[in-house]
Amino acid sequence: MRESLRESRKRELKEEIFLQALRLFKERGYENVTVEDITTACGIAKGTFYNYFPKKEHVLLHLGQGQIEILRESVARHTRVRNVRKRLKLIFKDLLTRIDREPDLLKATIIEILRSSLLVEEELQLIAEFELLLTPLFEEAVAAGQVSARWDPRQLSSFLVGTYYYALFSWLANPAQADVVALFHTHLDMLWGGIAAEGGKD
Amino acid sequence: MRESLRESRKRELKEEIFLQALRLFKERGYENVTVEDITTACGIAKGTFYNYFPKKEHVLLHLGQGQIEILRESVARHTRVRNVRKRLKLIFKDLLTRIDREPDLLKATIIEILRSSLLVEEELQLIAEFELLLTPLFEEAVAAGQVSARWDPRQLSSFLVGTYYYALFSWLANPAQADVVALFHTHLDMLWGGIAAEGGKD
DNA sequence: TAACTTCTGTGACCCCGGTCACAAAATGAC
DNA sequence: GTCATTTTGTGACCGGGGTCACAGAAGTTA
Repeated sequence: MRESLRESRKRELKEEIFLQALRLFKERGYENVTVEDITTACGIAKGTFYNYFPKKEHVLLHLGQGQIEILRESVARHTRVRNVRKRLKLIFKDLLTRIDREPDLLKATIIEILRSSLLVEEELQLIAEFELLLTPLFEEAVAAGQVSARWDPRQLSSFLVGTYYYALFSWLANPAQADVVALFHTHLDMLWGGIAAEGGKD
Repeated sequence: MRESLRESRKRELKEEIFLQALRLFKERGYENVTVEDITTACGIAKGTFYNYFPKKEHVLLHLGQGQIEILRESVARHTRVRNVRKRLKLIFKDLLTRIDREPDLLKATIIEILRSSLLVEEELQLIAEFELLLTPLFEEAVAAGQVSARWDPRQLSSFLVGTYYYALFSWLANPAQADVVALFHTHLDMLWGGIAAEGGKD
């Protein structure tokens, strides 16, 4: 069943809007680009934008969706690394190093991902998808005796995703710090080994 | 030096705007209340609002500022608890139980706190203040041998604040879960003791 | 090709956050 | 008190996100 003219145009136009929007966001910053700027750059009318993205911010969520794909591939690629802690470091390195050097765009994206997770009930729940993809890793780690059976793998996965976003967040809030990958590794080490002193009574 | 008529009115009017705004936000939700609704409720003109709050969202940040005061008091009140981990649990219980049951308002507030931390460079940095208030606790804990000297107290404080926000965030995103205090305690325990299995090789 | 249905494009329009030039009120000097 | 100065209040106005009734193109049927 071939793709009809309509269907192909639909895909292509959405992609075109997305690319033009990203280009403009990078050039001028998310807040300084109007929807009309985007549509003018595409040679279409303003209303058409809303046939493809329900809100301006959905361009950013679409961008975030791309990270989910990277995560999925990365999870699949590293299954042979038996040590789950090391595997997680490899996976998150994949995610974090692919972040291009557009901190302002990244800031706006993170804000929108967080906002949609809190305020929107719909299906586009990036964070939830993220957690779901990592849960099996923790199930495996618990089964292999690498991680304490004391905690629910879903909770572990959730906390790790929180740690990931927090590392990203801290780095964006204060880019003078060490690079993101190092920051995330530090946080992961804190979490893995615990922060209590050896032999501390509590 | 007595407070002039001007100064007292200024304080009172700001408080009035704040209270009316909160009342309306609780009734109808942040997004469904316009600045004009607020000023009408106060019997003033729209423009006057902006003499007291630079943006609509600053009402929420003002609300967040209240939490900083609670934190400050709570930190002072619990200094006699020598075990820092227990002390942290007491402090965060103070913070979390005082959250009134207005999840939608709280969601909007969290979003604005996060957004301002990322996007605004100005002084009103709630999260940074938060971290600053907790850093001495970790310095004390390291000095007392309760926490490993391996990590910088500022980094520990920062990570803990991240953990606090993430617990709040998870709970708001999925209120069906256990209550916030329990969730935060679980996360704090994960962080404190580490998630690695006892005797795990890594 | 004509007639009809369904999907896509359009831009005038509405709404609301935020601004600004000006008006009114408070303060201070005399 | 009067006048000059400073602070605060005002609402018309602007810009941009988002909507919607309609126009026109694509697809379908005969």
